[in-house]
Amino acid sequence: MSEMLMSALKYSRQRESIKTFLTGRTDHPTAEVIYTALREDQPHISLGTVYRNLSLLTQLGEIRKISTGDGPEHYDGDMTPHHHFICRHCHRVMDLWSDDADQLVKVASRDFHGQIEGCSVNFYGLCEDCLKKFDAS
Amino acid sequence: MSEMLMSALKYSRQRESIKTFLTGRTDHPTAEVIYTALREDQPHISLGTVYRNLSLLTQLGEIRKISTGDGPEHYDGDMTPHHHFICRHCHRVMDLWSDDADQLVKVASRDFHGQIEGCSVNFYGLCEDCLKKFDAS
DNA sequence: ATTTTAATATTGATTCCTATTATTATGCAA
DNA sequence: TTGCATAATAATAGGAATCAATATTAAAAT
Repeated sequence: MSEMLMSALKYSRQRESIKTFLTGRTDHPTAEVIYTALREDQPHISLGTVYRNLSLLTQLGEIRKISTGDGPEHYDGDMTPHHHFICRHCHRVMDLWSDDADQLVKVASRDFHGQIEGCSVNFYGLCEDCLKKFDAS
Repeated sequence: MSEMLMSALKYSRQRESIKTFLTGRTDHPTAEVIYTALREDQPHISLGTVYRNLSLLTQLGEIRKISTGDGPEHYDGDMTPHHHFICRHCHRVMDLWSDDADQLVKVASRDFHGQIEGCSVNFYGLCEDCLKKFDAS
């Protein structure tokens, strides 16, 4: 998104509440989940508005989109560099803090003749809870 | 996919040709691209068949799905551990060979109480070609 | 006045449904 | 064994349905 578009962006209560909702949680809700939750306080908010503002916030770099590769997109209000773990059983998305995010980009940039601006790292497997369930059965 | 299901899997010419097509290229085509290409030799192959077999092959671990986070899924027939770079301008998906794939999982597993089975690393930015175009203008 | 909203319509990717076809397994005869 | 007919079952084709996401547009808000 260009500077022009950014500065042309007016305040909106809906966008504000989407941002606040996201930064107030550590899970990584989908557009649908956000929509359902916000509707409790703002019964007239529309799903289209949620989608549009999630895109806007992502473009502005205020939130991150997480593609799990299976099902709808998830969103994360925490912009601190970190990775994600996606459970193949319960499909939860969890934070995974490793201090190698910068290092990754640096190493990759060494033998790549383009401009790397960011990276996303997703780990796949079974989360602690699901692992226990599998062990029990 | 379990052994039982695997052994129940009958041969199909369509699945064979999808696999062959994918391993024979170094780009990372979408389902639509694969469908269009295969139809030249097999005019009756259906898009549904392509999708179903791409899912099957992915589950069997014979190919990889690449979620770019923008637009349709891409597929990769090369199972050697490597990363991907996605150009935000031309949307091409390119291989990026770094020898840290195993290391990544090991480091992440240290402070995660679940079972990490794999990871996918996507880099974002401008590819060499697009960078040149931007510099020129 | 211009942007934002809300509601609707539309798009695009993927999955589902089902009658038909292809592949594999079985039985029997040569 | 081999060959062939037939049965059993899985896979396909084609279209319809679904789901996420975007575009449109008239009305509301700033």
